[in-house]
Amino acid sequence: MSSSKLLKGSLATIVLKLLEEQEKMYGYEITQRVKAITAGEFKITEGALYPTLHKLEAEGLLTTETQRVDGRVRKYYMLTKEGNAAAVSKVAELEEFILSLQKLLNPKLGLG
Amino acid sequence: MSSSKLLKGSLATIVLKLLEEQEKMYGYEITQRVKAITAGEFKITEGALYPTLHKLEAEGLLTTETQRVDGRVRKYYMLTKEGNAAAVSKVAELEEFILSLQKLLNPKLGLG
DNA sequence: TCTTATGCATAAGAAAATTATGTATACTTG
DNA sequence: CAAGTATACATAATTTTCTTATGCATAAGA
Repeated sequence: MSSSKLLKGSLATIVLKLLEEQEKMYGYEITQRVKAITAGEFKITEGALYPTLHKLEAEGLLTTETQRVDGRVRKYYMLTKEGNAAAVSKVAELEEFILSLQKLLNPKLGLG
Repeated sequence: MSSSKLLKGSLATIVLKLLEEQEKMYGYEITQRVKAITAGEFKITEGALYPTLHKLEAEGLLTTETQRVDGRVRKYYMLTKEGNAAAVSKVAELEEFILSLQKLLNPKLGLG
């Protein structure tokens, strides 16, 4: 997430969410999808993405499947059962976070 | 911001925003205000807040004024002119970021 | 042929937290 | 009156999560 330099900590959640939408994705595809959805606002760097994918895999939230396409290797990632549960809870957590953030940024919403 | 462990990078913006709403605030007051506004969701730790305040001051975005109240010292922080400009731009940046994040989390909003 | 795109990966460093600790005063409660 | 909680600031060690840089490799386009 290079362009905005903001909000470290949301990348894993974004990855899980994308894999909830689409069963199988590979790293490069994720970077392009995010760029497309956010109209170029988020540019996920490889140095951030790959370690995140590896970590999620190590935690048992993702499994992988390697394919050779056009002479190039693609490593597809899929949610495990626990990964699916994690996706749901992490997305909910992030949405709650956004709501709290908006209360701070828009005080007219009032307390509580 | 201990409770949610999410989204590092928003603290400075939150501080600037609060000081835009209220001219003068001291550290402890900021922690309590944030807790109140977010209904306890965000708990700003001192280890995060004080270094952030010192950094913003070093950058010329805040000035300070120390007062003794009830035998205790309070260090009030205020926006400088540049701090005011920074508050505006940083809040706008964070709001844009949230919009992009929402596009990712709610794909029904569509691309672009 | 050289650049850009595709595709994965890791290492060094920076940024921004968490956690732990320290100091000090005031208030409350048993 | 002793102990715990609240108020108030500060810093150090560590961890997390990025950025930046680098490396390897294949394919497509200029």
